[in-house]
Amino acid sequence: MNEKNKGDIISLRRNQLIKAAYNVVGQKGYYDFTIRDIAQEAGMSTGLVHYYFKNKEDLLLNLLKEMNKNILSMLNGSICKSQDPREKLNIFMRQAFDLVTNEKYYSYLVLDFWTQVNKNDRMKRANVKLFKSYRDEVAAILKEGVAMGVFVEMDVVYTSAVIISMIQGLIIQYVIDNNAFPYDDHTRKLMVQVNDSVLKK
Amino acid sequence: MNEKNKGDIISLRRNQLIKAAYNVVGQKGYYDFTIRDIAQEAGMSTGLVHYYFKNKEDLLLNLLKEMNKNILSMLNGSICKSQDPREKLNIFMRQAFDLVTNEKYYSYLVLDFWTQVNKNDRMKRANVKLFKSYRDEVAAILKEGVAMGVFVEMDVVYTSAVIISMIQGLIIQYVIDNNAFPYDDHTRKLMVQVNDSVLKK
Amino acid sequence: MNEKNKGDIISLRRNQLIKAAYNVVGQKGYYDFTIRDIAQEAGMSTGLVHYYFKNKEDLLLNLLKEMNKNILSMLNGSICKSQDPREKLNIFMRQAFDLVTNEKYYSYLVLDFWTQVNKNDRMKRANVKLFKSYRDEVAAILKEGVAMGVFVEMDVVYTSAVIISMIQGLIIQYVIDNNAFPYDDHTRKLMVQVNDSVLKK
Amino acid sequence: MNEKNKGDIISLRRNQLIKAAYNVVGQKGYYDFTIRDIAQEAGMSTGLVHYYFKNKEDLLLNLLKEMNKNILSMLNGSICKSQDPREKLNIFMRQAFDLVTNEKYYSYLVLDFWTQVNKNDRMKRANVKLFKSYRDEVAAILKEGVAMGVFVEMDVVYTSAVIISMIQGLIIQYVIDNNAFPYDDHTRKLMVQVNDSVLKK
DNA sequence: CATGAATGAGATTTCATTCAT
DNA sequence: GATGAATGAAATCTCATTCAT
Repeated sequence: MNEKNKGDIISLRRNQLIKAAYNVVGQKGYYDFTIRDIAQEAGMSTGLVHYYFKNKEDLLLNLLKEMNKNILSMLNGSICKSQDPREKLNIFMRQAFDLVTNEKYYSYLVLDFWTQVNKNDRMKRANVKLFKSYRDEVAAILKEGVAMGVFVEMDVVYTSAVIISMIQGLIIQYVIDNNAFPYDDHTRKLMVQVNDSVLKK
Repeated sequence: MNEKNKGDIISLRRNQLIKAAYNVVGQKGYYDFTIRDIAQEAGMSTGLVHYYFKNKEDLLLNLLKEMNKNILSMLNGSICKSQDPREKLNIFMRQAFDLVTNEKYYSYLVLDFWTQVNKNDRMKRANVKLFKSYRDEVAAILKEGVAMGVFVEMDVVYTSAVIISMIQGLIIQYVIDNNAFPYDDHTRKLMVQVNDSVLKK
Repeated sequence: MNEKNKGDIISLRRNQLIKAAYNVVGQKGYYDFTIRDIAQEAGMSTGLVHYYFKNKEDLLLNLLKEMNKNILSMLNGSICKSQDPREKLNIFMRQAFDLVTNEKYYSYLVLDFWTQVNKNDRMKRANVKLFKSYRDEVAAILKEGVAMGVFVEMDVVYTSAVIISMIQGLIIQYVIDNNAFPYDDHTRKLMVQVNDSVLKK
Repeated sequence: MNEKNKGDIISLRRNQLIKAAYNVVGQKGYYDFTIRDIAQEAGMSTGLVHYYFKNKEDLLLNLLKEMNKNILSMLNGSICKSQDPREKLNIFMRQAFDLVTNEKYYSYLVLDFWTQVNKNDRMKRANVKLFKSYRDEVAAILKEGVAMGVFVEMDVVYTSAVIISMIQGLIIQYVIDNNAFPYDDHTRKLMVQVNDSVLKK
């Protein structure tokens, strides 16, 4: 086995374990899962989990970072396809709303990780960073739109925080209670409302 | 000791334990606390906790219910003081934003309880009920304002969901990261924005 | 159960566990025993061991302290029976030599604890303290004898260190190899030699 | 690669591993080290350790044997340089005392190995053999001195055992507690005392 | 010869829950 | 009602040893 393959097995196993952790933690919850669960899900021995991750916390932190990496690259990938900030903003919102319905465990995991911010400093930093990325992403779109003259003048910092709030807040209500309101209808209305408030008439 | 006194001591002990649970869980987190922590905080023996609550989950569920009861009575109490729906709406928002800064553990506990909705059916119902109460409270205010002709015509169901979203979303961002943005400034701006969007000109 | 009995059960259990640890560690060695071994020897559950001692190290440290307490009170008790420093010195040596043959595990445990001095600070301090007690005990006897004019003038600090060396050194050779030399004969000769060297002719 | 080279690499690797074991065990202690520690110290893979040594115990036994071999050859080497038993005795004592201060880990390892005599028969034999070598070495010197008329008549078996005791006993007290007494001063005094007791006036 | 991924047994430790007093 | 000693299941983590490559 050559050097390249050696590095591959490590990445492979770590990714397998992170993937397994995603499924297991998503199903069982942040504290109700065991290392053994992960190992079984990944088809490995329990010892191997500790061979690739220092401990439970280390695995969880890597799971969070992986999730953040994926979500950001997903958002970026979609948004880059367009040149129009108006379109970008809508793509951003649509992606966020769709993620909840498409990725079963994602929202539950995000909630689980939020609860760690006052328990674990590294978890806190990862969460802080992700939220900042969201706001920065939206702020960049808004700035671009203002510069291009398609968005009205506005307090970009505040507006991006509020747009994230509306998206996140609506998602949480839906995650807590799928029957709280017609999700598709409300998300569409929200997008219209946001467009109305930033678009220059 | 007569029947009445018996009931009193039961209520007293349960309330003491719920209060202790609030402090302990708020500090240590949903899964990092022990029954012994609760007992010590309440100045009782561990055995007594199980005398007054069937098990750990039962105590936690009662804590959630108690918190919900308190938050609703607090909101109701403040809002009832006013007859004007415009004022009521502002009181509601102000109360929500102030709660976060005044009650240290409250937000963390709320986050913890959210993570239980897909693990525990009774927890889910309590959370669902609370969010519904929020929306209903706002919806009632909006309806009243529309009926009185001080608010513009609107989709009340949607609008109340969005107002709750904006409040909740802003709070979460602040809880995750105290330095994300100027909290007082943004909450004030948000209240102005909400007023602008519902008030008849 | 009254207050006194409550305190008694704690002391009782801790003593039972220390006694069990003495037997188990003496037989199996410092690192080859398990908490489960101790629990079984004491006829308790493994959980109870951790109820009475914080962890394995804590139990071991208490065992060492208990052993030190016992050995010192034994030496003191015997020596106090005599007024004559010449007799005291012989009692001290006889006690030390007899301990090895009478208390099966004692010497092995002492060796085990010695190996901890560069691993564990609290263990080191307990060992240091014990050796100091030995030397101080002998030094006090020597000083008394010199003052009374029955012992020759001498460097008391050095002489007590060397007397402890001879006793300890002989014991070790015997513990390592029971057949190294005739133990009873050599210990008697050593006592004669020590007497010769300190007694005024 | 021919047979001779094969044997060379085997000896080389085994020696590298024994050397590594000496350092690692000296630092971490008899039971707190891992095979991986040894491998890393030796710059090899863990698997290779088991290729050259049957198991952990086998490696440790070989370490003890190697240490014994070295110590004996060191003592012999130095002593052979002299023809005078009076000088030989002093060289022996000086070597023993210096070893402790020069070879940091040596004494700790010796203590560790002592604790194995009642756990492991092969370890016991190696320890027994080493102590016997010490006594025999001293006994041979004493006999020679007596035969040459420079030492007084004596019970050689007893005297050699006691000389070893005094050396070993002083060393242990110093190893347990570096500040117990002035080591250099006491070792010098001890050598004077031993000379006084064996030299013919 | 050499590697290091993989195993799996076993150790420590925690803690909800029970129950005799 | 109240206590807290006792249980025992279960979790995390370690590591000697094996073995495919």
